Amino acid sequence: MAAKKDDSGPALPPAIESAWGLRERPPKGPRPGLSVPGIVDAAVRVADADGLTAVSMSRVAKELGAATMALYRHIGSKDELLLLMVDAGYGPPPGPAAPGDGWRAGLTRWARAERDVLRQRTWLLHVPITGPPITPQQLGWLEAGLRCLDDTHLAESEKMSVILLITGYVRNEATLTAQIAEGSRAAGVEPGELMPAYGRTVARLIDPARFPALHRVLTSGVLNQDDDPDDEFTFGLDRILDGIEALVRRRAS
Amino acid sequence: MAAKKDDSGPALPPAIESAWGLRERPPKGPRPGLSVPGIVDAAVRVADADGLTAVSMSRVAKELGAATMALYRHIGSKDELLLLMVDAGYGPPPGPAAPGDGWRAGLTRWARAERDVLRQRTWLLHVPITGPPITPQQLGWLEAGLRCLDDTHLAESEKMSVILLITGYVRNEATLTAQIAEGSRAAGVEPGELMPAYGRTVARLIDPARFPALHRVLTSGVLNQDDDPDDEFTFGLDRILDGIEALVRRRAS
DNA sequence: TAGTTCTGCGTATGGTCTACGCATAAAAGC
DNA sequence: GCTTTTATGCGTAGACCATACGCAGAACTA
Repeated sequence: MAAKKDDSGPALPPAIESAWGLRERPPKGPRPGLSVPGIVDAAVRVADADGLTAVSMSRVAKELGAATMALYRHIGSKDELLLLMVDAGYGPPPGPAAPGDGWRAGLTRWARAERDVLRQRTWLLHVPITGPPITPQQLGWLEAGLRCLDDTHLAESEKMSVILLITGYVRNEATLTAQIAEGSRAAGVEPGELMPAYGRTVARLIDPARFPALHRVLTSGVLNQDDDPDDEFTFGLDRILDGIEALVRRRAS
Repeated sequence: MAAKKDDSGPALPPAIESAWGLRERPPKGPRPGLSVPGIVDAAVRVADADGLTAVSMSRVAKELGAATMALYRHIGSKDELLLLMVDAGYGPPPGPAAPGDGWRAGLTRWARAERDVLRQRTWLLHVPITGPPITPQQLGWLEAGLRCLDDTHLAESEKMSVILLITGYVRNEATLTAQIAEGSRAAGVEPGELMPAYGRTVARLIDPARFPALHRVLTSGVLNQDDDPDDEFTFGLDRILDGIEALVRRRAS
C-alpha cells in the first residue's frame, strides 16, 4: 500500500487542521453558512462579555443566529472549541525586541505581553489546559519566547525549560490578581478592601501560638496596604530572571 | 446594641466554620447521620478513584448510602465541598526541617512535599481556586513555608511573595507532568512515547522558516529523550531558588 | 406528655452536552 | 437539463448535572 501524504502522525482533530489551513472545502454540497473562525469569534465574544461559564453551545449558537446542533458540523466537541478559543484569545505574539536588547529585556517584554493578554481576558485562565500547545498562535508565542534566548549558550532543553518557567509564572500571577478582582466584585467591596478583610478574617481564625510566622505577616500590615499589582508582578519576575541569569552566565564561560 | 462575640468580620460559610471547629451541634433535633468530615472524606474517595469529574453530589451521596439532597443540610454548595476537599486532600504540611538546615534546604523540602501531594492526587490541580487560602490545612502549609524563611532578613511582604512564587511553580510543574500522564493514557500510548509523537506532529505542522527557534528545539531531539521528570522539576526550582538567594544575600548585608 | 427544632429526603425545574436521523441545497457527470 | 452524490442545517431526545422547596418524622427540652 502506498504511503499517503499526511500519514506521518496521529489524526489531528478536524478543527485543528482547519486552524492550520490544512482543510480544503469539499467540492460538493451546499455552501456552509457557518465557519470555524466565525464560531470561534462568536464564542470569544461571549466569553469577553459574560465570562467562560456563559460559553455554552446554545449560547454561542444564539450569538450566531443558528441552532445549537449546527455548530457540531464544524467542531467536534466543546473542548475543541475551547482550544480554538484560547488560540484566538491570545492573538499574535509580541514582535521581536529591539536588536540591541539582550535576552533579559526580551523575556521581560514577552512576559508582560502575556500578562497583558491575561489581564484583558481573564477567562483564558479558566480554560482547562489539556495538552501541550498545538495551535498556530500558541506555537507562535512559544517561538517568540525561544527567540529571546537565541544569543545565549543555553542548551535547547534549557531554553524550553526557561520559557515554561516564565509562562507558568505569568499565568500564576495573573490567576492570583484575577481572583482578587473577581472576589472583591463578588463580595461587593472595593478592590483595595478585600485583602485587608481577608487578613482580618485569618487573624480571627488562627491561633498566634500555632501560626507564629503567619501571625507576624498579618500584624506587619502587608495585606492592608494595597500595593501596585505591577510591583508584585515585577518582583517575582525579577527573582526568576535573576536565577536564569546565573545559569546563562555559567553557560557563557 | 451590644457587640456580639464573633462579629468582627464577614460571615464565613458554615462549612468553613465547622472545619475550624467553630460550630457546636445544636442541642435539639435528631442525631445527624452525616457529618461534614464524613461527606468530605467520601468526596475525596470518589476523586481519588475516578477523578474530579466523577465528583457529583449524587455520586458522593451514593458513596455514603444517602440521598442527594441530604448533603445540602451540611454543605452550602458544591463549591464549598470542593474547598473542603482541597483542604483534606492536601493533608498536614511537612514538619519543620532539621535545625541545622538553612532556608534553601527547608524550602526545597517544602516544595517537594507539595509536589508529592499533587502527584498523588492530581485532581487537586483541577479544582478551580476561588480565593486566598482560608482553611486550616491550607494555612498550615503557608505557615510551614513561611517558617523556612525565619532566619532570613527578608521583609514580611517579600517572604509572602517568595512562598507564592514557589507554590505557583510547584503547581504549574505538577500540572504539566499530570497532563502528559493523562494525555498518554487517553491516547493509549506509552508515557515515554507521547512527547516524541507530539514533537513529530508539531514538526509536520510548522514551517521551519517561520518557526526557526522552535524548529531547532525539535530537531535537537529534546522531546525524544524521556528525561526524568524529577530533573525537570529540580531544574526550575533551582533557578527560582538561585534568584531568591541573590535577594536574601542582598538583604543580609 | 407536649412542644420545638432540626434532619433526611422526594419532587421538580432548568440547565448542560451531544448522538442520531431527516429534509434540503449545491455541485458533478451524463 | 436531469440524475446522482454529498454535505449542510437543524429538530428531537436522552442522559446527566446542581439545587430550590416543602414535608414527615426523630430527638431533645420543659
